This record gives sequence, structure tokens and C-alpha cells, in this order.
Amino acid sequence: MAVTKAEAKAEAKRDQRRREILDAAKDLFVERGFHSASISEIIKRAGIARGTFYLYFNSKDAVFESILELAIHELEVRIIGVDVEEGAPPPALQLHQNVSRVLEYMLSDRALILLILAHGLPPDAPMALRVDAFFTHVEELIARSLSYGMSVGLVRKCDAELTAAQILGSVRGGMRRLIQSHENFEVTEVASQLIDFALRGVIIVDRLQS
Amino acid sequence: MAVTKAEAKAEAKRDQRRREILDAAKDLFVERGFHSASISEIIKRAGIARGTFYLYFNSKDAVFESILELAIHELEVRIIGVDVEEGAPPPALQLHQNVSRVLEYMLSDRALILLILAHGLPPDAPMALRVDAFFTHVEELIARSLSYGMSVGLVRKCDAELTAAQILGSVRGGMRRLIQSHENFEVTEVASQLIDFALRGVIIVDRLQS
Amino acid sequence: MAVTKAEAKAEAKRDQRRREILDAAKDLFVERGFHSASISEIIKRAGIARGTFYLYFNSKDAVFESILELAIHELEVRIIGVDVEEGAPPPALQLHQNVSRVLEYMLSDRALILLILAHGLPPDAPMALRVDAFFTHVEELIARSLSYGMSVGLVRKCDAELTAAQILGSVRGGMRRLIQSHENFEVTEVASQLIDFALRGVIIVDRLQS
Amino acid sequence: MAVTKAEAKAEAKRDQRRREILDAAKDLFVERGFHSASISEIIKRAGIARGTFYLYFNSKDAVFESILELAIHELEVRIIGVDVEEGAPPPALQLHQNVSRVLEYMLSDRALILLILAHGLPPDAPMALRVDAFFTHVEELIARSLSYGMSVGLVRKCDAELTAAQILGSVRGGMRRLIQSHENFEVTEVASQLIDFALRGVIIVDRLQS
DNA sequence: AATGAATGAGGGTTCATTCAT
DNA sequence: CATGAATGAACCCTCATTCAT
Repeated sequence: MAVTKAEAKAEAKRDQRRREILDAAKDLFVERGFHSASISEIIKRAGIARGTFYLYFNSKDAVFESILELAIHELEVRIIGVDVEEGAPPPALQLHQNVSRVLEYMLSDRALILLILAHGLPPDAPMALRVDAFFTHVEELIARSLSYGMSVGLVRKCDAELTAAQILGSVRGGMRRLIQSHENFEVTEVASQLIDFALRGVIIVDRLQS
Repeated sequence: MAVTKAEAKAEAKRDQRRREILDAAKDLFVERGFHSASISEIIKRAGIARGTFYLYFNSKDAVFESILELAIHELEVRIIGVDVEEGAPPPALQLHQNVSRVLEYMLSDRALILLILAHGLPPDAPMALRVDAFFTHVEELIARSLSYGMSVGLVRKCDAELTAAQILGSVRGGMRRLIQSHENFEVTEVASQLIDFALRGVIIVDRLQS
Repeated sequence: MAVTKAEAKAEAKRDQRRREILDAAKDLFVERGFHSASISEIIKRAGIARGTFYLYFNSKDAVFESILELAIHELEVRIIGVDVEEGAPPPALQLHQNVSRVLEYMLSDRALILLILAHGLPPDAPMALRVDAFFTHVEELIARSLSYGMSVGLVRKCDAELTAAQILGSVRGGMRRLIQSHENFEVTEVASQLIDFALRGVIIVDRLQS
Repeated sequence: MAVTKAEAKAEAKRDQRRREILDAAKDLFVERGFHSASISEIIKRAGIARGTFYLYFNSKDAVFESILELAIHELEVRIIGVDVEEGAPPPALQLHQNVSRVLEYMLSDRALILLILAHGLPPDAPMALRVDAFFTHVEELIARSLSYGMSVGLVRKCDAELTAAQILGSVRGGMRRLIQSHENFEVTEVASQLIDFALRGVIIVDRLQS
């Protein structure tokens, strides 16, 4: 038991260090971008020695990947495809919950989201592909919902893919603004506005009014 | 006069060279991003010597800036604030013309637009600020239009800034998709779709239908 | 007495550990060379922690030195200058015994001998000097024997130092081949061949034939 | 013509620089071994900047390889398999010429030969394999000659491979001594001694005396 | 105007060694 | 005794920029 305790403590310390490095690196990546953020700066900010960095991460790429991967994961678990089964909550509510969850996460770490919204990586970097894949995934979710919506007469006729790109773009644009304004905001209220705008753009008017 | 002629010829040649470098650099920036695009590659592609590059541009930053500046300028001249004076063309038409002009320019150089939509620069770089300034400028144009629209009862009540960010985002999102799809498209048709989506998001329904 | 016993046990364990480290290190040095063999690999192979290594050896150099020193010592005790006193065994037999003893040791640890025959150390490293000193020592032994042989008319006239270098070289060359062939061999037989070649090179023919 | 002249001059200068780097590097490799010789030291000794080094060689490995490759090539062209056709010069003379040529080359660059005789590379390094391959090649030449000699009754019965290793070893040993003694020597005389020793080790006595 | 050899600051990474636990 | 996290000097290499020709 004593051993377990000591080990647990050591592991906790390790995790703590790892997090410190991640945080320092994340801030730098946001401030300067991937390339301009140097290991030298990261370790200075994290208050560790050069070699220590490499005890926790295999490379500069690896930290960056770790940061992005975590963020994308957190986003992915918050974004749930709309369930149209009977008995499921109304679609508008589901959308609202999705956006709210993302906004809440955004509030907890604005820098991180900014990193994803405007990462600025060499287009051929593996990590850029990862981020793109995430957004493409979300776009597909939206496009599929639109197609379904059209089939049941809820959504006006339109090019599902293009419109999905517009919807996602509008949300990204809105979020970007919220982050960069550095002001606090009411999650529920903002989520409503983001969704309201997007929905009006596609919903058939009669239904919206009813 | 003879001198003037020779000078003109020399200047024409100079401009030609400059353009070749710009073109080579632009492609590389798009393909690899700013950092990964090296002077070595640029001059190889442009077919010039190392030193020659610096006869035309002071630095790597300078080429990039030149490229962005040109592109932004081309965009700016195509984006004209909506004129609401009496006798002016209907706002919807003006919008359509704005978007159409931008889309046409986009068709003439997809890579360039992609560079602006997703430049991937150190966030603190002066050029990044320049690009941001451009988008902020457009956003303000939109926000102002929205405010006016609200004041005359055409636009539903909303947060003008946030909504402007959403509108701009939706257009950027749509354009990004169009570029990356590598397909050709009908400018007028697409412009209508982009505007339609954005307008529905803000216009008061009664008016839209009329 | 109890204390002594415990102490003895402790010391035995210590020696055991030391030997494990030496063995792991030796293999690595042979496989990868001195520089490419890292402490990390050594301790992994020895199954000990980083700090533990430094409880047994002061530095990476020190392990290497230990290994070489041991090997050289083992070789030195097996190489005995030829005794030409009356009543001593015949010189040819003494040589044969010397070589046989070395070959036997070689069979017990090929890797170790290879490390000495082709160590691959910075030429200015103290350990490189140590190995060189050993070979120089052997060379001197041979040269002295040659000089003596010449003085008693057994050995043809020749440059003793150069010839000694050739003799030593021939034995090293032969041994190197034997090690790298990875085949087993008959010690006595091979020893005869090694000596036969070297002796023919220097012995006066009449005597050899008689 | 003017262009050609200027180009020729430029190329001459380039070659000169390349050679300066090679020389500086070679000396350092000999003094300190491959690993301990740092690029920093090489460029300091060559009197050039860091980047300049990489204008002439792609890597540290590449300089080393260049040096070894050149040396091995020079050795290879000097070592010619013994021609036993009728009308060819007597084998002993051919051997003498081979060894003399090598010794002469050795005199022109002792350090270089030392680098090959005692390179000290990680056993798994590609360059180590290259050097080994060279020696193996020479050994095979010798072994083949021995086999032929045995078949025509000139050479006593022996294990051709092992004996070849001994012969090569004896020559290497002799050369190593000559290099490290830093004294000058008479090529023809030394060549005779090297060959004499080796031949006596294998030739059937009757024939040798005749 | 054009060239390309030369520069050197700075990049990411490794690894022998130390020391608090 | 044993541990392994922490250290930082030193490594090889890249690349934007300069300058003599």
C-alpha cells in the first residue's frame, strides 16, 4: 500500500508536469503558430530544462499533436449527430445542446479552440490533415441532416454539401469572434443566436413560423 | 526618347521577373505553407539565382506580403459597401454583384484565395494582422449594413457584430469548399446560394417573401 | 562473525550486479561500438535503473575500461615471454602454449576479443592508449625473442621491430578471421597453424628442417 | 571563352575548398575518430563557416565516406591480382610491385591509411562495412593465389582462408608500425621485407631456395 | 542586373551524468 | 542501495540573408 501511495504520488507529479508543458506549449502555439514556437521558448515558459521536455514528449510535433488530439476529442464527444427517432428530443433542442456543449468547452479554454479554428500548419503536415478531417466530419454530419431535412420537407431545396459548409462556416465565424472579443458571454443565449441564424438559412418558412 | 523607350523596356522586363517570382512563391506558399516554403525552392521554381531574388524583394516576408497585399487589394476593389441612396440598384442585387465579383476573381486564382482563407502564419506576424484587418473590415461593412437594415425594419433584431461574423463565416466556409472541391461552378448560381443563405438568416420573413 | 557473513553475502551480490552490468555493456559495445552504445541501452539490458549504474561505475568510460582491463589482464597472464634457460621446455612448445591459452580464452568470449582487436575508440582516448600499450608490449616481447633468436643463429637477419609487427599482425589477422567466421575450431590445431606460419617467416631454414 | 575561363576558375576554387575541408576532416577523424570529430572542429580547422561545410557535403557521414571511398579506391587500383599466365612477370615481382605501390601511396598520406587500418566505426555503420568489404576482397585475392599455389606445388598445404588472413594481417601489422613510427623508409626495401616474411610462411622450401 | 558561394544564428534532438526521494 | 526524473552541454543540420565577382 505504501508503494502504491508513493507511485500514485509520482504519477500525479508526472501528470502535473506533462500538463504544465502542454499548457506552455499551447499558449505559445496560439501566440506564435507551430513553426515560430520554439522548444527553447516552450521550456523557458514551462520552467524546465531542455532534456526534460523530451522525457514527456518525443518531439515538438508530438506535443502539438497531443494538444490538438485532446481538443478534437473533447469537441467530438460534445458533437452528437441529431437523432430523429421518435421519442428523441426535438432536433432544434439537440442542436442547441450540441452548440452549447461546444461553447462551454470553448469558455474553458479559448486559446485551444483558437488553435483549432486557425491552426496555421503546413498544408501537408499530418496534423493539419487531422484537423481538416475533424471539420470535414462535422460538415458531413450537417450535410446528412440537411439531406434528411429535405427529404421530410423541413429543409428547403439546396446543395447539401455547400450549405453544410456555409453553416459550419457561420458557426466557426461566430465562435472566432467570441474568442477574440475576450468578453464573457451567456452560453445559452449565444447558442440560440448561432443556431437561429443557421436554421433560418435552411428551414422552410412555413414550418419555422408555425 | 530613345532612353525612355529603353527604360520602358527594362522596366517591363523587371516587372515580368517580379511577377515570375511572385507566381513561383505563391504556388509554394499554398502547397507548403509559409514556413516550409524555402527561398531555395522559390528560386529554383522561378529559375533565378539566389541573389537575384533579393534584387526584387527585401525578404521572404516581403514576397509573402506582396502576394497577400495584391490579393487583398483585388478583393477590396470588388467589395463595395451597399448603397442605400435612392436610385441605387436594389441592395440584394448589389450584394449579388459583390459576391459574384469575388467569386470570379477566385476562379482566376483559387490558390491565392486559399492562401488568404487559410494562410497559416505566425499569428503575431504583421501579414497575419493585415489579413485579419481585411476580414475585420469586411465584417464591419456587413455589421453596418445589418444595423441599417434593422433600423429600417428589413433585418430582424440581432447582435450586429456577431451576426456579421456568422455571415462572413458562412461565405468563407462556402468559398473554401468551392476551392477545395476543385470543381468548376457557375458564378451567378453560387453567388445566389451564398447570399440566399445569409439573407434568410437575417431578413424579416414578410419582406423576403414579398 | 555474523556481520562478516552478511557482509560477504552483500559483497557477493554487489559483484554479481557489477558483472551483470559488465556483461550487458560488453555485448552492446561489441554490437554497436563504444559511442553508439548508450547508457540507456546498457541499463535496459542489465535490468537496472539509471542511477544504479553509477553506483557501480563512475562513467561510461569506466565500464569500458573495466571490460578492456579485464580482458587485457586475462590475455597478459596467458602470454608468457619465452624462457630460454636450460631445462625450460623447447621454445616452439612454449609458443604453442601461449597461443593455445589465448585461443582458449578467445573461445570463452569471442565478443570480448573482437572488442580488443577492433575496438573503435577515439584514438586519443586513454583506453585506446591502454589497448595499444598492450599490443606494443606483446610486440616488444616478440621483438626481443627475435633479437635473441638472431643472436643464437636461429632466426634469420631481419628488422626485429618490423618483423615483430608482422608476426603480431598475422596472429591478429588469423584470430579476427576465426572470430568472425563464428565456427568452432580445434585450439591445438589452429595454434599450430598460426605459429607455423609465423615461424617459417623468420626461422633459418636449415634449422627448421632438421 | 571568357565564360569558360571564369567557370573553370570558379570550379578550381570549388575543388580547392572541397579539398581543404576533406583534409581538415581527415586529420580530425584520424586524431579523434569519427564520432569525436565534430563538425564544429572540422570547420574551425578548415577556416569556414558552418553552412559552408554543408555546401560541399551533405552530412558528416558524407565527408567520411568521401575520404574512405577515395582512399579505398586508390588502394584498389594499386592492388592487382597476380597474373600467372605465361609471359607475365614472375609472381614474386608482381607481389613486390603491388606492395610497393601501396607503400608509396601510404607515404603520400599516412593519416589516410591509418584511418583505414584502424578506423574505429560503429560495427553496423555502412562505412565500416565498406572498409571491411575492401579487406575481405584483398583477403580473397590472397586466398585464391594460395589455392593456385598449392595446386601447382609452390605453396605448402594449408587452410587458404586462414593463411590469407594471416598474410593480410602481417602486412597490415607491418604497415601500421611504419605509419606510427613516423620515420621515413625505403619503399623497395620495406616491400621486400613484407613479402619475404609472408612468402616464407607459405612457400615450399625447396622452391624458395632454388 | 545577375550570380551563387559564404555566412552564422538558430533550429530540434540526444545523452552522459546528477541528486532528491 | 536503488531509483528515475531532471539537467544542460553538445550534437548535427537548415536556411534567410549578404556580398564579392
